[in-house]
Amino acid sequence: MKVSLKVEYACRVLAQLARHNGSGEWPHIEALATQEEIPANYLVQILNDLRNSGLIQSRRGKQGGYALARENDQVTLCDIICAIDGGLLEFNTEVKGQSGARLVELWAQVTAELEKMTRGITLEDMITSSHEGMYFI
Amino acid sequence: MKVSLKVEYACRVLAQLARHNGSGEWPHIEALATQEEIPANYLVQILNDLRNSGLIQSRRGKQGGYALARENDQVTLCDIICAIDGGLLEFNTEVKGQSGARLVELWAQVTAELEKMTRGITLEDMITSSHEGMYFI
DNA sequence: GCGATCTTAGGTTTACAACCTAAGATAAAA
DNA sequence: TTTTATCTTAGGTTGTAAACCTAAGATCGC
Repeated sequence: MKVSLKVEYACRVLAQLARHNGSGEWPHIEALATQEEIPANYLVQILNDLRNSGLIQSRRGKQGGYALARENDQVTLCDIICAIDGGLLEFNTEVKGQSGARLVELWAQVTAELEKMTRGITLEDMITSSHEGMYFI
Repeated sequence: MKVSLKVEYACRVLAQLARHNGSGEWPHIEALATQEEIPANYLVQILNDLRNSGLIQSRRGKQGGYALARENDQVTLCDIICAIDGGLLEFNTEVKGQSGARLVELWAQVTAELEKMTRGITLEDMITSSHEGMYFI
């Protein structure tokens, strides 16, 4: 049960775009790859997935680049994982063995609870220091 | 973010052992493999992991077999995943890029919430029909 | 038209999931 | 004590997918 590096990269690059959100700047791949230390050739694929899922917009040609398609707090961890993996949780759906049927139900239940949880984490949380909201520095 | 077939098999075979729990029977591999439709050669490895993690006991020789080491409601989904995968959630822990540090914190938070959730699901839930606890059949 | 960007379609490499094989260790039963 | 049924352990295999790279094309501002 692991979070792929691809999802990690997607979160990082989206956090970076969230920082530029509203500024009118459209960072290009090389800049994003450098700032978040992501292999540029791999980042291409990731940004493509994110665009196809409607999380980001892109502009070609000179002055081209990428920008978020929504407000920072409207992009959730659930959205990101689904954009990259095609779904939140992958599990066996074949009903096999005496316990197979019950397990498929339980996986669905786990997925539902996981969705609730990951919908509570947004890009805003990813660009906010963990000390924010506390009473000391 | 997927649940491996190995974890699915582990849950099924443990559910099977939970059904025999307290009966004094020690089902052997072939029986377990047949009842839960798991490749016997693969099941060997899984049962080994479960024994090394203290979730089950084994007996060699004639009349040998496997049995749960705890009560049904004392074996949680969290226990099972940890026994098989070595941990609940695997994620990148390298702090890289401008957003790396914050993400590592968030993954830890997700893990904690996931642990809380999976500790609420036990073998008892895996051998109980989904209609139990309802007021109709 | 030129050059900077995104777009798309491939290829590579390494690791791991999901198995199988086979020789040993143990313990009950004959 | 020999046999036989089980678990134990250490390896091997095979296919797929993650994590990259390469390179030719499509846009668009200048």
